[in-house]
Amino acid sequence: MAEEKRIDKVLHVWVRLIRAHDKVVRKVEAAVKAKGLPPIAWYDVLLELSREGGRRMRPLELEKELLVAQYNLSRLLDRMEAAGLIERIACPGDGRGQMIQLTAEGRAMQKRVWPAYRDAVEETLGPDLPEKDLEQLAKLLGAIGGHLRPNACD
Amino acid sequence: MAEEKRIDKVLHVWVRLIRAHDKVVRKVEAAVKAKGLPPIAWYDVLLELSREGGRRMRPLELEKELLVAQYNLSRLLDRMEAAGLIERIACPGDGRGQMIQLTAEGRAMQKRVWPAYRDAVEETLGPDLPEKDLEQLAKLLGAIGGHLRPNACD
DNA sequence: GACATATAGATGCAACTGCATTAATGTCAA
DNA sequence: TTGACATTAATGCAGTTGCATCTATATGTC
Repeated sequence: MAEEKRIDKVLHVWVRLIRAHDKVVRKVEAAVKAKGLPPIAWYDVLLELSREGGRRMRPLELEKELLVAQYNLSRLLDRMEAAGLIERIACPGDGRGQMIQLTAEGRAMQKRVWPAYRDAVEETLGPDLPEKDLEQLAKLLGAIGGHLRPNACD
Repeated sequence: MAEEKRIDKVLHVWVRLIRAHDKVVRKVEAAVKAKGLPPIAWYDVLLELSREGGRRMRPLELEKELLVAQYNLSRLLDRMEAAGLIERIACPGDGRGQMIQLTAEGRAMQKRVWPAYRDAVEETLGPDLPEKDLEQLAKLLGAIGGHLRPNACD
């Protein structure tokens, strides 16, 4: 049996990373959507704004935390504002800026999405891997993506 | 130090899978685009059509191999046809169907994209992981995504 | 103050995705 | 043959992304 070259191993990881991501994200998105809840990207914003007692945040802060491009965030906030989940407030001391704040509805939505989201991830990712492999996988993926603070809960 | 629960480990993997995927795909797409070459999704089609001596394929076949939705493939083929990379040929024996075939330009493009693509993946994914970890990672990701035939080359 | 420059955020445009539906053809049973 | 049903592919529409550009405000320099 031929020796597999390093480049082939790298490509192997590439292909499987794409496939695994595709499958997992699709399943989680579908599960959340099936309950009539908004997409993951919306949840990420809700979650970020819920941290530390729901303080106001500048779009720039959100951008950095969520790794979303400025123009995408701008329009995501448009849609979330239209849906009544967040408010844009003029930024005191900087006429260019704004503060983003959850509405009561937004806070409620975050609490409502969280269990659906958590369960979907658990059911999608949980069954395939024993606990030992989960740790190992997190470590290896971390080596690729760089380390970040863990996902938070309610 | 508190014991980390299984659910937290699962969420940990979820977050890192998303981050790692995001980083790697962005870098590879950017590298390929920087050379004026078409996106990865286009390359996947070119590659699939290049296999086995560039035989014609039905959109349905492509759909299954590439895991692309029917309506997305239909329009991707529109764009690739407009770009002169593929041809749609009426399907003998099935008036509903069609055969997709690479043009000479499409074949040339596949050969031109491949090295850029391979190098980009290598440079993005290679440096972070020793060979031993590559094998382990491929195995773990395979457990999530299901196994598939490896990515091919020129 | 007047100017150049930097920063925060929005927007026009094209590509792409998902969803629902449609049009055209094929298949099969009566 | 005909009519019900299945299959192949396209399409209208809305949401989302990337890119380039634009507007408005801030900041620093003279």
